[in-house]
Amino acid sequence: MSDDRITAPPPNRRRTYRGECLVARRAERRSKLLDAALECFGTAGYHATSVRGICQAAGLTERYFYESFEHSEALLEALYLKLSDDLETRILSAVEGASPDPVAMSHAALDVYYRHCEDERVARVTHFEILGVSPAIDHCYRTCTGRFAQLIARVMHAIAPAAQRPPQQMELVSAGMVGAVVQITMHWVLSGYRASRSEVVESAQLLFSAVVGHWQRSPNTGT
Amino acid sequence: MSDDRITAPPPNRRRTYRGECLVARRAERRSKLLDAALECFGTAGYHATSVRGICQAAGLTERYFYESFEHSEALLEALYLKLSDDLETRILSAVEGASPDPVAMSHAALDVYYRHCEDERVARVTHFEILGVSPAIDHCYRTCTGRFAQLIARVMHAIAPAAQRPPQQMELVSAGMVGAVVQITMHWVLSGYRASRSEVVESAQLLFSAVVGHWQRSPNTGT
DNA sequence: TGCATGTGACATTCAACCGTGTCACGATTT
DNA sequence: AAATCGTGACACGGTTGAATGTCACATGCA
Repeated sequence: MSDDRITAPPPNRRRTYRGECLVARRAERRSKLLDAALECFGTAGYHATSVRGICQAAGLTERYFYESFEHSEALLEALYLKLSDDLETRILSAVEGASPDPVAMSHAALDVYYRHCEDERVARVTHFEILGVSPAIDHCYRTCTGRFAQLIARVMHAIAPAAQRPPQQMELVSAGMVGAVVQITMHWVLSGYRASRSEVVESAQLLFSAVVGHWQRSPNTGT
Repeated sequence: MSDDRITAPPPNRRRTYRGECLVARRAERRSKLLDAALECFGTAGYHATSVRGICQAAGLTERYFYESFEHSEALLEALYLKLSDDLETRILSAVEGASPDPVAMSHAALDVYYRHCEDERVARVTHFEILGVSPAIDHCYRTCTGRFAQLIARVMHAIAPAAQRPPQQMELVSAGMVGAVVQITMHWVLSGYRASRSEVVESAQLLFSAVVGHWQRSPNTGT
């Protein structure tokens, strides 16, 4: 049974068209779709955007949408993951690049984060549109915020290694820190970016410093 | 201008039907719709719910939906405002009822809040479904979280009156505190309520204590 | 009892969107 | 040059849901 190509597009993976082979063209189209998704989801909103709208913005036809994504939701998820991964990478390198001073490290991380969120489309996709879509997307969101929470937990531990805490509490407090950072973003976005980035970074950092200081003072008891 | 009733249903405001007058029946139907909305929006999700679905759950026909609400979005907004108002009222009375000890006050407030969020439908509507729906709903959300942020600012000020801060920072930090509390809720919900309420309350309170303590220690400077 | 009004069940109209299909044209290979 | 493949424009059927309308029956009022 050589049924490899009955159903869909036959083999010619390396045939070129306008200078590029199949995989390159596919990747380019996929990338265009992600760009268009950022624009549409980030301005009109996910639920106000149709597949057609995405394709129009991408300058492609619907066929190529379904070539790369099963449905609109898959595109949203891919976009979200891309934005989150980019952010995480940049935060990690910023933290590593900063001087090994705790304040400098968290400042670098927060600065990268809020710089990231200065693009309103990015902020909207990753903080508004992503929520309440479906259980699958919820799970994806949870996983990503969880990663950031772990990152915060690591940084806090690096800053204040003495302050070991029960993991359950550590987890909740880290989630709370992520939430604080996230909510400050939402507030910032919904206010039309009234405050400057440095003010925002400072306010967020205040929370970090506060928690670290608190833990350093009261070594290991609840409340 | 007594234009209360120009367009649609003529006068008979006090004609009774099954024992109740028009306004009472309307109020009852509206209430049923809100209950149904909590159930549908809070389980299936806002975007997966149709007007028909709401009406079916409420045991009413679509006509009565449009009697009370212009569209689905208006119902969501009304539900959200109702839930938020209830919460705020209960928090205020809990805070006033608690002994004038700062820890007891914030504990009382947080306990009421997380008790409120123990109903997953409530938590989902007010923390997930409400986001990314429309600019109007965003504005509504912002207003409400802003109210809670102000409440926090007041409580923190009551706890640590010495720690006066520039209002801009106060606003952002309060937003951050709301965000922390909110995100802890989201984490809690998405984890299937793995932690107990008291653990959650404690973790949130830790953040409060940390910020208050931080401010008390370092009176009035940035970072 | 008769009549107006309230109500419930259901039909209807209209629009949007998804997913697929068709077809002609441009690019590439042989 | 001819055959094949990639692409773009657009049409089509199917589904869903919003919003309104119809009609028979129940309830209250004169």
